[in-house]
Amino acid sequence: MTTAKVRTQYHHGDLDTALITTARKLIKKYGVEHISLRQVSQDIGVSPSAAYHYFPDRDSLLAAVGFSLFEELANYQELQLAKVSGTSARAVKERFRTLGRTYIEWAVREPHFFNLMFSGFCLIESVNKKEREDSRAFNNLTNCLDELLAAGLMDKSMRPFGEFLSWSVVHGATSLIVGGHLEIENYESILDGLEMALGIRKQ
Amino acid sequence: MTTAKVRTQYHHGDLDTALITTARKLIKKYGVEHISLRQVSQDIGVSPSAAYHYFPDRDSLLAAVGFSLFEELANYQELQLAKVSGTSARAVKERFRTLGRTYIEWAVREPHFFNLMFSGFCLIESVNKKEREDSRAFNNLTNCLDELLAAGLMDKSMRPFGEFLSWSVVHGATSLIVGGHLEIENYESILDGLEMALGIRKQ
DNA sequence: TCCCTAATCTGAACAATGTATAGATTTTAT
DNA sequence: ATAAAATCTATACATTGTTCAGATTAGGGA
Repeated sequence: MTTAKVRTQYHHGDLDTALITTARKLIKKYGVEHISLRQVSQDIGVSPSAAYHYFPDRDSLLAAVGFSLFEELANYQELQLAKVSGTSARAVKERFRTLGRTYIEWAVREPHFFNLMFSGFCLIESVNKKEREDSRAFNNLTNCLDELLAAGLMDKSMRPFGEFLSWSVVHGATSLIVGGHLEIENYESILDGLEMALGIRKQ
Repeated sequence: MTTAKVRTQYHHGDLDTALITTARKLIKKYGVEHISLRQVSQDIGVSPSAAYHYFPDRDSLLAAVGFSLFEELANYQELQLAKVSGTSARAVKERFRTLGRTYIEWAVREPHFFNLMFSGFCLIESVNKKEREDSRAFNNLTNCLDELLAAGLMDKSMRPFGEFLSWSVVHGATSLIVGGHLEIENYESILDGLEMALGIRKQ
């Protein structure tokens, strides 16, 4: 299945990143539980042991892929956020929606990625809370809630629950949908409920 | 590590359930990704191939364990619900809390179980929505919301979002906490936020 | 330019895993 | 009691993660 490339030089040159990008490619296709270090090595055209000069074990490679995916998600979110810039009430409210929508869009488009990110691989080394891999997306959420509050577009008394409640709703619904426990048709309605809950009035 | 029992008879007698309970025991201890069919067989004192007369493959055994865990969770929830029976406003509201609390208590006490339940193993055969493995817990939620509404203890306009919003919040927060992305200290506050969101007034 | 050291990769090996298949043992039904 | 069905074992195979000794190459100092 996996097309092994023929390498001409003994030294690969950039095996470090080749391992990550190839692992990413195979995870995307087959899911994290169905790929092996040997597959990745073979796909690159390198011996299985070569990987151990860059990662102590298989799980560390998967973790590295996972961490890069958090970056990708944040990038995607910020890209979509930029499309609804502006200070109008409509724009601010639309940005909040965008945060919820990009989350599930990302997860549904690449469920294997989503599973990897939240499957216990990506927490081993992230001891420092300040440098948590999900902090960028979290900061975007905080900013959006602050904007809503400043513009008088949400219930002030709900502001303290803003981040964790929103994140829990969005992550929970996404996780249940990706896991097959909830139909995706319900997602927009759940976002509606979240906005009502925060006192964000429609229109 | 695993103490292999010495079996005296050629036929085990109840290998079917022995496989499930032993797998359950090992999953509880080591997590689903760190147990093997061979370990389970050896722990029972049976040859590795014996399992294949009852389950087509390893994943099916794990799925069987997972399905039984949904039953266990529902049992635990109903046990705790019974402790706050009654029709007083306080009792009804306390039951809603109980549903959220039992969910995370269960997950935090046995994170390996929680991970198995929501890790893609437990959906292969559950085609029929009516017989979904999580329906019992879901029904308990529906009943509780109906009681809240009937007693005038929640915002009527939020009722349509009740089930999915509550489930998403509770599952999302639990999942993030078990995954290490969120501190457990935030959980009660998130439940507070959910209740405020549904218009369930404190006291 | 030559050589030496460090970096990088290979080859072979090992134990463990999931799974298939043929055959042994026991139960059940007639 | 005997034939058939159910249940379990033994053996085998390919694949996996991982280790380690050694081959190959790159880069820097003489």
